[in-house]
Amino acid sequence: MVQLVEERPYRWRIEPEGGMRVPGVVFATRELLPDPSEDQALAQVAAVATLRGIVEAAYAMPDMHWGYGFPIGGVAATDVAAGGVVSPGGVGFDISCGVRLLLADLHVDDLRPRLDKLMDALDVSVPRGMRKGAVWRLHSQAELENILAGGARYAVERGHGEPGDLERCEDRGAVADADPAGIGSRARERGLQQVGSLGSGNHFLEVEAVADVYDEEIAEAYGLWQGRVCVMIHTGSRGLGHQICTDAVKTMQAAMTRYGISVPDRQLACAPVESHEGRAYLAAMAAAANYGRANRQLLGQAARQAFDRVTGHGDLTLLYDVSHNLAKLETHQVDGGTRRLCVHRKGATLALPPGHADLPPDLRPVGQPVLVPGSMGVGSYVLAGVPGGPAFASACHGAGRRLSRHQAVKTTSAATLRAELERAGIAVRGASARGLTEETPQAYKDLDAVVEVCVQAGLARKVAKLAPVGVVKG
DNA sequence: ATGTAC
Repeated sequence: MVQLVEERPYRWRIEPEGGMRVPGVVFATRELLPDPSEDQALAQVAAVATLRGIVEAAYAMPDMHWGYGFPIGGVAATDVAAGGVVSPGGVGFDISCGVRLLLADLHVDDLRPRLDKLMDALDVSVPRGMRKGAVWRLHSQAELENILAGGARYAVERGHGEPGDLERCEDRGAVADADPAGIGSRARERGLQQVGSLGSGNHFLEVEAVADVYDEEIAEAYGLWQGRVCVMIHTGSRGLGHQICTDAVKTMQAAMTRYGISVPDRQLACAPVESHEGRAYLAAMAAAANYGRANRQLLGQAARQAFDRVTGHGDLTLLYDVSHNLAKLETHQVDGGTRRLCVHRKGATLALPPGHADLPPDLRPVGQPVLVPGSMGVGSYVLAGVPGGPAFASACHGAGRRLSRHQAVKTTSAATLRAELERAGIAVRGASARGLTEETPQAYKDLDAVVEVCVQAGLARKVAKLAPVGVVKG
């Protein structure tokens, strides 16, 4: 049983004990903490703190909940030079799952009369669900390799977007150190079929409108004016990333004894960053990251075409595209020294502070847009990275699941949910009954409360809230 | 999250 101490408001501590090398630090209010009788996420934070090379603390965001090995909402950094490990469970099965936000040159009042037509167009042009179909049909492994190496940049080179899009993508659309060589044939086969598809679960494409502005200066820099229509796309690397994770976990479980590594949970399988298995995973993960970015690039382009056909405003501007399931090699100050760290963010969004060199020049003065999708019908937040964040420049990634999918379907029905959304003026397209019910907002934490913790804990700044107008679900 | 199962 994990003992939690409230260090100060919005910040809880798990003292190191047993094999823990560092404390656990959880950003939350009492109400947002998981209930240990139903959700093992706090025990998972303590388990992550045992990993070789971990520095500072095993962190958890206020939207944390139980995941595979690591909690979702977890942030853990290991010191590469000190034999620090990389763990596929610290990234998650949906490698490079993330969010892209595009801005239309359109006020929501002017969209309303054509909303149904727009949603019908998106319904047709956004492949999703378990069934086959994707925007881009690949014919060869060579073509897939270009995506794995070039990400959104390759998609844009092939005409699926505008060069300016890349300035607003994390890593400018492509991670440099991707190497498809180590990716298995099964992952490749799955990847061939799904570039430009949404998937299912909590993935979605949502039409939204700016409803509240909290920080005028940053909102202006981001282009978020009251009533502005936006498109938020939440998806990842589909079956390809899933297969790469599955393969790497298996490989590392077999390799750990060779490196003298033992972990309290088999799902925490890991290998030193500087090992054959560690390097191979990071190279394959980077390739999946590029696949995920190309995927969102293609779906953004599909949205542009639908907007163009229906509203004549196809010129959607990309605000930002950022992953919330990724491990990155980054340089941070730890204990007064500069260290090269492998930072795992699983259900945690990168949140670069103002002035950071990785930001495009026009965003550098205000910090990185942090995109936080809420549950269905609740809307989303745009936050901004702040200086001196306490968890390696990370923030929350969403509302955070509170009930399991199984529990969620018992609370309501698809018909009820659909009626509630429509009564609230939100158009819904193409969700399976089961999928829709599993995503009921009752199954999620209170997004406003989660975001407030991020602000109060110094993780990010509130910029604007987006209200949902129409949702396309898998 | 996921051809919801090796």
